[in-house]
Amino acid sequence: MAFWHALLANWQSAWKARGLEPLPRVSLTPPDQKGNLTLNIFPLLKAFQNNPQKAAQAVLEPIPHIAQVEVVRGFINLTFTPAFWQEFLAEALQAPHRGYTRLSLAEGQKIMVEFLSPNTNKPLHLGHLRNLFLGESVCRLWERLGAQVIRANLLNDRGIHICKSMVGWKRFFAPRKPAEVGKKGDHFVGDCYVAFEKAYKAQVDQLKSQGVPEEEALVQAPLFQEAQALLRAWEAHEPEARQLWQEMNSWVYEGFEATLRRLGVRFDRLYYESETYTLGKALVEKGLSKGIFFQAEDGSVWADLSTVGLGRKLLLRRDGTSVYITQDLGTAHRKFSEYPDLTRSIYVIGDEQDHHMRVLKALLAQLDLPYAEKIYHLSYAMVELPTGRMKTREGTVVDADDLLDEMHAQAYALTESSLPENERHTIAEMVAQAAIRFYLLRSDPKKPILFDPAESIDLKGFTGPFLQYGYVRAKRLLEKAAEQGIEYSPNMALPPLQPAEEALLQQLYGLPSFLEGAARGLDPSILAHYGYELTRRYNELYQTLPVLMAPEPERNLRLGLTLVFLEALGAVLETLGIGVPARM
RNA sequence: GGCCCCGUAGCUCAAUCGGAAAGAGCACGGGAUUUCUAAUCCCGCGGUUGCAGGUUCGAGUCCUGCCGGGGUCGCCA
Repeated sequence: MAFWHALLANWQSAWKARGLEPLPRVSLTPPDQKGNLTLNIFPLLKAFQNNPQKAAQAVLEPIPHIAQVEVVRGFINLTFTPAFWQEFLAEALQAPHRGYTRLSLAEGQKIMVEFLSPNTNKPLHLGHLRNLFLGESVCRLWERLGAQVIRANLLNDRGIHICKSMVGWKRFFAPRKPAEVGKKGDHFVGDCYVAFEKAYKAQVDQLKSQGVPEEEALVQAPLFQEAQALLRAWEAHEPEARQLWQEMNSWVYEGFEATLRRLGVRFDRLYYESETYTLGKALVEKGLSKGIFFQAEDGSVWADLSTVGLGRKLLLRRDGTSVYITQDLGTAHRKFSEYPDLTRSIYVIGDEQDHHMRVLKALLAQLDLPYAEKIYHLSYAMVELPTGRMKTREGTVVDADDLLDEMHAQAYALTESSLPENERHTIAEMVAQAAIRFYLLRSDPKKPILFDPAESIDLKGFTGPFLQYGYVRAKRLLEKAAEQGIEYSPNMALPPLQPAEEALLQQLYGLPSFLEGAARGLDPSILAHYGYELTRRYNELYQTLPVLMAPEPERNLRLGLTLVFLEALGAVLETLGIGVPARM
């Protein structure tokens, strides 16, 4: 008996030894067909004069534990023997971490995943949550494959947008502090930013009404002038500017930390743009002296990426200061200096930066840096509202904390009122987070998500709480079994399988291949779909067949199925970052 | 205008290097609870996969053109 990867490895070496090529592809048999696993041998048919039976015979000859075979055109549907399934259940329970819920495919790999990377001038919103959940889940996926993962976060803590918040505070909120107004620090600073933008827009409108063209108005507005002056003061290390900057950022960090603590996310390495924004200059100058980059007449430095279809890219302004990409070059370099043995460096960043990240990679390649090919942009699409994109200025942003609170309230209303108050809140919080996480992870990352605040997030159907509920019920059933002194015995032979039992066994068996697929594709939605289907199959069994009151050996089989189901679903939920209450 | 992503049921999404008769959830209609938690289960309804060609044993998937939505493109981050 072997789990997915070991089983396939055995088969493949047997096929290779017999010269069968190309190798059949193996997948779970679709529900409407009879069988457990399907071998796709279409590509092999030519070698057997288009005779599927002959080809199937050759392919199956070295494979043990087959109870039944159906050959349909280029498909071989095979059904395992009860003895195979008995052994599978026993081993999945005995050592799940050895190839079932944990794999060793990525052992020895060291992967850095940079995600979240927020601006520090406003609180986290729904888009950040998509980034956060995606990043965290990808980390957990690769940890399950055996890799060592470093979670990194680059805080965009300086720049004109930060200065806008600072001016906003000075003009409209000083000397008040978050604690005095009873607000989370990140929300308070966000208010400062919004107040700035509102007043700034009013100034621009006024200038425009006086006949000033918009482009000039945007620059001439006194508030903008003030923000720019503040940025210059900050860059000149003037104490007053630095002190306010530091204090306001500390408010934001407190707020962020509270949200991240609530969501159970921790980073291993924090990068601050205030420390990295001058990095990269040395790299650019080196490239310049080697003739890789060139200097324009006005003194600005450029890269020519037209050979790879990316045009020209500015690297240093004419005053010699860095632009964003310069900082990125420096940070990439720093990452590999700090962790020279990184096998891969993943950036979880929205798809509006596809071009930017392509440029970054191309520049590193031009500089002939060996890690150029190790960086990868995990690009994800935006979360959109029915009205279009979220816009801070228009007040259409769905705030992360608010959303969590709203979902908590919704979930709370569904909890059993006889439970103690604090437990009701614990349950509500877990259900709320499951709902949001699953909702944001169940879609392909590169596809936009449409979020309708009015309808909010479901708690039924294809949702996080559905999986949680399945888990909780199964767990409670086991507790009942324990109370009654019923134990699973791995040595008891299996009875003939009911359809619901066989369907569940089959899905359970597929777990390792889905873990691998989701990790390699950097796509947790694959696992979300797997987990939903798994739970659906367990629910069907639970609903239609008795477990504890069934006679032996049926009871033993269903107990074993329940145990392995919990093992598998537990792994799925953990990987998606979803916790489970004791009851719900 | 150039480049990139997306277009599948009324809505939100699946479909594993191209593989079986394109599947789920929501919504809608019907049914199931003396039985391990009904946040559940079962049945029904619902499709010219944006359009037109091409490649092949086979195309939602690959290629070409077009239509529609979004993003992005030398001194913002």
